[in-house]
Amino acid sequence: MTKPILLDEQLCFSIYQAHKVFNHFYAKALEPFHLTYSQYIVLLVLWEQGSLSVKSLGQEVGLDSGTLTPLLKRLEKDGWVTRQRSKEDERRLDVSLTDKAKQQKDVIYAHVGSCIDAIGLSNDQYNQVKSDVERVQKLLSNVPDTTFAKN
Amino acid sequence: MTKPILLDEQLCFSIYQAHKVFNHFYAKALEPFHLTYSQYIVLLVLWEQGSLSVKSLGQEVGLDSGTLTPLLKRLEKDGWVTRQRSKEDERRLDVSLTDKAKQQKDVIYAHVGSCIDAIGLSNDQYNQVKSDVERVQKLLSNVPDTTFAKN
DNA sequence: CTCAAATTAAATGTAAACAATTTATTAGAA
DNA sequence: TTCTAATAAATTGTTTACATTTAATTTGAG
Repeated sequence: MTKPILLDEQLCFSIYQAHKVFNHFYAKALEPFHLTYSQYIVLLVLWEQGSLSVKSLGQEVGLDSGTLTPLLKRLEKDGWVTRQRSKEDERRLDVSLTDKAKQQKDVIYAHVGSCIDAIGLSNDQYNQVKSDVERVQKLLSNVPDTTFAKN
Repeated sequence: MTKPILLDEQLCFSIYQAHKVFNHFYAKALEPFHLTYSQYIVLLVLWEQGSLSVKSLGQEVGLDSGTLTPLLKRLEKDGWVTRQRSKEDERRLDVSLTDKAKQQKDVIYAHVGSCIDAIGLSNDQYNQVKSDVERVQKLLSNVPDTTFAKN
């Protein structure tokens, strides 16, 4: 059966809306630290993995240099990261956390964690939705380009 | 139990990624018509409901005039909609479909529909994910602002 | 070794999204 | 009736996102 065309019945719209509500949620949660959601996930990766090149960082978060370069410049301006050319390969730019970022890690983790707990999702629900969404995402990624040819 | 802080284990990130893949999917599907996803959902609402004010349109799609005004100007420039002040209330701007938009409706429905079918989601899966995502979205919307206070 | 191909980041241009402010119009209380 | 409130859209400014192009550096084939 063909999928519905009514806006309210479309999965893409649910995900689009959920993304926006999540963005708003994180905007609120990160307000005390003057961080956006995108900036936060970049910091998350650096907290997890240490210094990375723009390229590697981009692979982790799914963003290219067109998005990351200005974002990282803002993070640098606000004292969260440093950016410097790699000695081994001058094409690379190494992004590292500042002391401020390292020190704030636990505070931010704790605050964001408590906000997430307040959503009121059980662990089972949380994991259920997450795996469902990931299945959709994988299916979407695998749709071949030939699908879109118009006859 | 506290929700995970590892990026890969976070629901927000799954939804963020799924949103981006959906955007790319619709960019491809709508390429023949030179429409973006946001423009498409605006047309969907107008196809469903006929002429609407910017305000009403915004309530349907969850966008404000700051986003809609330039988007609608582009749709007008490309010949999809007309924009004119309401006679009854000069504050309102009525957005209506052009003949071109009305004529293209079925072609666009058919093409997008066939692309969606190609994703390979069963109806059960589709509805399952959709209702899960909507539950999360509702829970997120209901998180009170006091949650975000930092002590 | 040399130079074309590949790689990396930055730059450019377009579109979205949203908060906050501004402008114009309308409605409603005094 | 008047003039303040509220409403609607547009404007301004910031950030994100991505495609495409550009610039610098490195690699590797010959």
